[in-house]
Amino acid sequence: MGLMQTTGTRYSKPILVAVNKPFDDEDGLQALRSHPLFRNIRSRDLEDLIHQSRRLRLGHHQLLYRQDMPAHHFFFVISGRLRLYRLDSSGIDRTLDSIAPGDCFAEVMIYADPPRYACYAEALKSSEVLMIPVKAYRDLLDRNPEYAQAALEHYARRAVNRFHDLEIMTVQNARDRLIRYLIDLLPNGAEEGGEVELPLPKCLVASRLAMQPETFSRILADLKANGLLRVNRSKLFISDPQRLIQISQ
Amino acid sequence: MGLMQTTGTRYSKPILVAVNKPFDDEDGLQALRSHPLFRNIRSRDLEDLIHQSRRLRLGHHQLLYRQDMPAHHFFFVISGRLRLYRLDSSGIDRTLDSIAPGDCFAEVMIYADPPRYACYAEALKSSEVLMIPVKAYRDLLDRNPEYAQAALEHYARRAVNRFHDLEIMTVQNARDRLIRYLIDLLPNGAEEGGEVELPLPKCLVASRLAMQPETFSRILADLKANGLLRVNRSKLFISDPQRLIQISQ
DNA sequence: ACAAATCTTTGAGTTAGGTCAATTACTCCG
DNA sequence: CGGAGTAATTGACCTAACTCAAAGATTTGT
Repeated sequence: MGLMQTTGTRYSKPILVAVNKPFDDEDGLQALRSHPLFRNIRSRDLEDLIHQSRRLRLGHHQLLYRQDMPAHHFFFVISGRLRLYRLDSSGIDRTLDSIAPGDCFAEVMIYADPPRYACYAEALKSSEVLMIPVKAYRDLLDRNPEYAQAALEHYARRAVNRFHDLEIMTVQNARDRLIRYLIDLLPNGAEEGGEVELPLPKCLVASRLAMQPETFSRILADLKANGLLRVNRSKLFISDPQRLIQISQ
Repeated sequence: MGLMQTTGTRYSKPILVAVNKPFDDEDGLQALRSHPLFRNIRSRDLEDLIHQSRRLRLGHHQLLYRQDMPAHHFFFVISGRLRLYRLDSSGIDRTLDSIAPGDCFAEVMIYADPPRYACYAEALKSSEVLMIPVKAYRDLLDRNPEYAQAALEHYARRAVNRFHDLEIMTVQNARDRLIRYLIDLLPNGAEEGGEVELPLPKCLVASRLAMQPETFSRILADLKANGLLRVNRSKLFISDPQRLIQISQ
């Protein structure tokens, strides 16, 4: 089944056609069962939902859906990584989020009327997603209102996270935005140092943080030169987050 | 009952102490009944919820709650206007949202554990809010799972709106961010022109859009000089939104 | 393993927007 | 109505970040 087709070779220019197949084995199911949105659903109901879903393999840079397309499905990432982005009228591609295995996305549209995707979604590398029919999930909730609470919690958390993302973007200078972004990536926040893996290629982190790739690169070089950071490909080591916070003022 | 107390005279420096009184008349109730979060709730249940709530009068610049405070209530705006903001470690105040009469806010925390406010909330002018106990609302949902769907819709919409706000902030230049912000304020978006009232004083719109008040003022002056905008206090008249969009590229 | 493509870094020059300062215009009070 | 306190505007200056360009590194596909 072809879901989407376009030409091109770079970010924002998706390539291929999706091919799905039944999701009838257990791969990736464990992660799904432990997701906040599903962990309270009885096995029988969950299996039923899964059987109405399809597993989709996505190639590198492959588009999953387009902004404004009717949203008949939402997704759970089994493996790989995706990004959400929007295209403005001048064709500039602005990255808004990245999605890791174990995450759900596009689920915010479930009750919208008409349900439409709010952005583009594409695979950053070859990935596998579970494609859950919105209707099947809605029916499940209608038949079992007690499941709605988990969904409510999930949506509320999502809204708070978006609010937090928005806050970072009101920081006026590029270096401080980047520092805040990095600290949020640390497993324990500013509490303690650690290694951080950028969830996106550097040029897309730059886009996410409303700066040019050159600016991103220079800021990172500067932090490195000042001993605040060690960089290894897309892995950054932050030994003292507090020092980072101090200089960001 | 004192809810909060601080000293100072400007934005981010709240002043007074809240005094509440029972919400036992019908003022503002119509708007509440038609809010998406409440309109499906049976009269009896809604009245019960309202009787467990308190009406709160807030003075100009009065603080309603603080970031990180335990969130025992969420709020519905009866009259006036509020803003949500965060304070960073260096004391800089960053405005994230404004709330108009008929809106609900802080409701995103309902199922958080522990529930805490994600930001500060203060009145921009003298205002009246309904202060709804989180526990009462949760109990209502627990007893009547069929009410959860409206809540789900509301939260989903909220998450999508925050996502959209985030998108605007990834626009890299100040003028285009402002243009996008103004077009979103238009009743019919870019479809047709109209008058727009800024929901915040100009210096706070600037803060919301990650720019200095001086920059905001200069951009507005420039748009005005180019005949793209007419300015009257906090009211802006945009005759041709399409032209605005064209120049923002 | 190689070639092609894309991503990243660095340099040099330019500009948008921040900073500081001073004036003017509002708004809220008494 | 008048005065105090903010908010908004404008000018001059400066710096952070953008643009353009080119070299280097990494990744992907054959």
